[in-house]
Amino acid sequence: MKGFLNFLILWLISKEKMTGAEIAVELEKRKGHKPSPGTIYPVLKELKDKGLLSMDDNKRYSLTKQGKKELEIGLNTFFETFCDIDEMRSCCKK
Amino acid sequence: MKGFLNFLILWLISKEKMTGAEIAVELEKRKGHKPSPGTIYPVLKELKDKGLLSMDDNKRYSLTKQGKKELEIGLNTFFETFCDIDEMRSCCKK
DNA sequence: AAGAAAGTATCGGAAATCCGATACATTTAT
DNA sequence: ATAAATGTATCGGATTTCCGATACTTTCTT
Repeated sequence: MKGFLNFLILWLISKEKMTGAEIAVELEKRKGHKPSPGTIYPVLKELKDKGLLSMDDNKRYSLTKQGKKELEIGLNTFFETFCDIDEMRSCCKK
Repeated sequence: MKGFLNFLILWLISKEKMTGAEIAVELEKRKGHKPSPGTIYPVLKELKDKGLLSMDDNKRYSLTKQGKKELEIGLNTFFETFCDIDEMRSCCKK
């Protein structure tokens, strides 16, 4: 997995097919900041070129088999990095 | 909060006082990659200059009051960004 | 006490990340 | 059917992030 955004986008798409615009809106909701077109589309292109994403007729992206595999790798390192995530949460919730 | 590494370092230090070297080792354990001196020390300096960290006589860093506040902000956006983290975990565990 | 080893710090530059401008395509509204 | 609005895509460049080299300091070994 390369970047933070790549990982997050893979995760979002794994939950449901999305267009670039939809992804941008969702990222704004979550992070509080909408990525510019110059950010989002190159990332999507990169992921597609790597064979992690495929696009349907309505320009909605979904994960390929390889994309799912890559996401799983990303999830693993994510939870290794944040191995104490429950502690983080309880620390946050007060 | 600025970068990913800054956030992670704040979190680590919040759990226990650490030196730069100790932080580097812990990051290697978690992410599988040890940051170089040229990465870790400038970050620590930046956080110290911003008043988020203080250093004791043994060069161990700990969070200042402001650092704790900043960490809390970071934790909040973290869990907003990964609002479906339980889903991520269950997806990972198979 | 002297040398070796490990830790700390800084610097310049490579690479990654992200943006705003621009152009083009598609959809929506009139 | 035309215009407006929205979405998609690309490009150049600004910024951020990170590294490896180097130098210095501190700690350990003998």
